[in-house]
Amino acid sequence: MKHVTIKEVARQLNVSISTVSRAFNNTYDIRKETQEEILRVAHEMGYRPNPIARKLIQQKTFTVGVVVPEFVNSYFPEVIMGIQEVLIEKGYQVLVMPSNECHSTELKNIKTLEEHRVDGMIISLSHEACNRDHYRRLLARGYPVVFFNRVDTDIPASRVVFDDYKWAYFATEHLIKQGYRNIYHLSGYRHLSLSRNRIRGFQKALDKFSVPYTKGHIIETGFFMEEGQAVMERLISENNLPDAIFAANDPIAIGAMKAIKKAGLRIPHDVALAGFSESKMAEVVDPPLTSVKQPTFEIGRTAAELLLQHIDDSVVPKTVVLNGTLTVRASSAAV
Amino acid sequence: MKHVTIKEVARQLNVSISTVSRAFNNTYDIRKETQEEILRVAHEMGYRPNPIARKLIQQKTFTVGVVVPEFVNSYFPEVIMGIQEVLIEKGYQVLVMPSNECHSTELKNIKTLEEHRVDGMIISLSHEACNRDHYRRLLARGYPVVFFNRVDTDIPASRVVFDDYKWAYFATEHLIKQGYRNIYHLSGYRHLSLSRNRIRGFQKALDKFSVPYTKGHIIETGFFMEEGQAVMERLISENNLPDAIFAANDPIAIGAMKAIKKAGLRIPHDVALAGFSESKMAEVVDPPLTSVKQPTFEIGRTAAELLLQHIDDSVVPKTVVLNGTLTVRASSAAV
DNA sequence: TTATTAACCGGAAAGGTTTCCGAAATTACT
DNA sequence: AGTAATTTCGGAAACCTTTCCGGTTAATAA
Repeated sequence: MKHVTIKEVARQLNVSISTVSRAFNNTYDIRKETQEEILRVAHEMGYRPNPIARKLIQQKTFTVGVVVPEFVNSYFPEVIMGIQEVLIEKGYQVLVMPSNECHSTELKNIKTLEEHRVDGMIISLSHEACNRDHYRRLLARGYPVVFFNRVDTDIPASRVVFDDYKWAYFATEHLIKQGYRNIYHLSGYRHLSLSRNRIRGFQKALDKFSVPYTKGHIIETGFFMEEGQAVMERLISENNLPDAIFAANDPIAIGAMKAIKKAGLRIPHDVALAGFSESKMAEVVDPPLTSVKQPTFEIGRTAAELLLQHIDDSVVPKTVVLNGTLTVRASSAAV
Repeated sequence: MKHVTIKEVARQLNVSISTVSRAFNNTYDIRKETQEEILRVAHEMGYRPNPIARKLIQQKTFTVGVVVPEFVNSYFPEVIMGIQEVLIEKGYQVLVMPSNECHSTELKNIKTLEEHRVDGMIISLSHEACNRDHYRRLLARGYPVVFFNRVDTDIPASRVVFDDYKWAYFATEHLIKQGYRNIYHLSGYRHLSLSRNRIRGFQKALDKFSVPYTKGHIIETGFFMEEGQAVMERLISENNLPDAIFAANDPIAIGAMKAIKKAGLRIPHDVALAGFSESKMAEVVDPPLTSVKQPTFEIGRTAAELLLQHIDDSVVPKTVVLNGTLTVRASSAAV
């Protein structure tokens, strides 16, 4: 439990602690041989600089905070892997905190991270509507923050997002081209910019091909399977059966799938399905789910790289939008 | 970017910094009114104690490290949620680091965490065989460590594990009782104690019911879908078709399922399936997968609580084994 | 040879807290 | 009243580094 300190190393070698420090920080003003000797002995003694003391003096923590709304869908774990890859590589630590889709715990997390002097934050907003002033204050003070996935376009920060509009359009277009005409959209949390963009893409495709729809064709859900299932069950019980469904993410689509199968209906014969943000699940469900694939890992990587830029030299906020692919599977084949 | 310090608060109020410190630490030797006044003014000034300075002096970081082999299956994210729940509640921070199933990066992570003076660690070993001396040294120095899931019974530390033996037995028994006789086990990484226990449970059930098997009935795989699929494809191409398969986890089982379906075979008619460590996937695949359910969240919670005990007062290592349930679904129905 | 420069190193401050020790002020006790 | 005990607070050390400033020695230039 006892750690050897720089002082002990210095005494052992009969040099000053500043010299030992120089050896470890590889500064110019130390003789090569002294440095090597110090490093050697220090290693023998098992000395390693105390990062906490160093953080205190350097006013830099080499830690970045990540706060995400949830962990149960595979989306966030995947982008976190991407984040970790580049950050750990650069010697940073990654502090992951879940907001559980709750604005107040999100804020609490942010404040904790701030207190702990993290060098920057990577954030995906919780869906709860909230006051974003705190983020603005952070940014105004020059604090490096980058948002991803759940972003607020009113906040002047860097962000990395997916081209939701475009790919929602393509997914819907695909359904239309397969001949479906009565298409519903299960939209996720509607006030999220990501959901709004997917809704816009959905509508655009419908308009483009002159497929009629009403407000009722867009149904708000959460982002979880249970909610997709519940909505679908309601639709079925109301005898209000669509041709096809475009869901805002895969869990929603899979929930709908469960409801459809449970009702004894066939996919895609009775109702076709397309999802979004392809999870591993899409290819294992039956029938396999047509879905838009997001480059989750890449999203994490670029968010991390963007953050590093902000940390190193203060660059102007920029938003990078990433592209995806549409994987067509049996759930949306032409009947 | 500038933070207000205890010194400024002290000067503002014309008291010493020790008094301000006392106010925040709620010690006995401060007058109630002084404390309230200090707290009030400090809050107005936006002062919050610098956790780094406090860590340095207190020799305690209120941080615990978690290192897990991977993030892609849902198992680890789920237990991490459990861990976070109790630890964050207690004011701890959680540093999650992936070892990517690689022993050397695991060791590197451990050392990083150690350097950073985390108050304790929660670890699930990577599958790569490795030298565990470093853990022994840690433990010998009284460092609080608790293992879960992937444990080494030779290391004298607390652990929380699942009763793999028992539930592998039950799963196999279930298959036998359904009338299957030629049962294969896809075992995961074989040298893991968890895998060995599942193998033992598998064999025990076979023995108990006098179902014959050979060494060849137990096939080593990894823990991912692709590996289950590959093995199953091989079995099929070799025309070596089992009645049923008991897989060491769900991804393996689902991989096998993909291979079976791709070959035009039916489940459970041609080959039945049972999995383990129920993931969300088990209920959405088709046919739904019979699987043993582990209380992942609970595993995380108890690991965290155990660790807290070790941190607070040094208690003797204990291992708690958690129970599960067998969820029977269509993939293993009697033909 | 002396002056100038470069290389190398030690001392001490600084970073922001907590905590020990002692002192002053207050209260209680005889 | 005087003394003892208690409450409340300030000063300073400690935690472990990095870094600035200055000084010594050796090397180079004039």
